[in-house]
Amino acid sequence: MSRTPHHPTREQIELPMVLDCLSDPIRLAIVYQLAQQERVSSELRCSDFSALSGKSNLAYHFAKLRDCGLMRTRVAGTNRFMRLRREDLEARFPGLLDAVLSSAAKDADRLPLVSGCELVEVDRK
Amino acid sequence: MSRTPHHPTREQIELPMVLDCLSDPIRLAIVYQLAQQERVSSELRCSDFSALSGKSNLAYHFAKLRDCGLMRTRVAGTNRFMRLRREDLEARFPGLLDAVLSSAAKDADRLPLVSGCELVEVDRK
DNA sequence: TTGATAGTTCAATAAACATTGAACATAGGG
DNA sequence: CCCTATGTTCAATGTTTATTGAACTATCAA
Repeated sequence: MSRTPHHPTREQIELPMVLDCLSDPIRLAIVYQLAQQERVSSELRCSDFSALSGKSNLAYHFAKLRDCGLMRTRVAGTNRFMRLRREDLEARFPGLLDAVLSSAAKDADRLPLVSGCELVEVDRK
Repeated sequence: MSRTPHHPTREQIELPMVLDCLSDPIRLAIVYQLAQQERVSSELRCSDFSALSGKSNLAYHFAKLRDCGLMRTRVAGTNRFMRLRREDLEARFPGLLDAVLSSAAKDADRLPLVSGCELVEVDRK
């Protein structure tokens, strides 16, 4: 297992890949909840999303989110903390992420969201 | 052949379908060029994009663009004129289309665009 | 060192997708 | 009325995708 997973540079972020990544309801829900949580902690663990799907399927989606440049994964012990690459996305495609997020917010009832009380991240390392 | 192809209502437009539609480089290029052309004519024929792919493949992509609510097709004789559903998209997902379009503009060199002089739409019916 | 926890990787599978060419439908011009 | 131009539909093909479970790796804590 590589110590730090691969992330594209800012310039390597491609628009079609980003849109494709966001077009999957599970991944869109992950990105949306990550954004929702930003005012609290800005990072969530993989396991915080375990209500959405199985571990291996989530790992697959997380890899796609990393590969397209939407999220960054920080390894801390046996946990991996995910955060949105807001600055990079804003620099690359100004306004895009916010437009997608507010669109997702309008249709939040159509997203497979983890219920709020399941997201109780407090302790960080 | 049905006289008028199927189009979703404004409320039926779904975010994941729209993003998925825009994630294909050919479809993104079609939408982008349609937007570019808006100040001139707002409509383009299918055959205006023949440089992008074969007829049947374009018909496939046009159908997806219609099905997800991004474009409307108007039948006029043997031609079909396509136009962006700007108002519907703006009402449904405010700011999204413009954010995608300006992102596409930043990366226009990475899109499979039809060269400008091939888009010489003048006569309309 | 043993066991539990957190994630990744791999192989297998079914569904969806993009692309092609051939056949078809429709309208307009000689 | 034929011929052509414009698009659609269908079947076939190969590719990519999402999902699953099992096996694996790494870290932490007792």
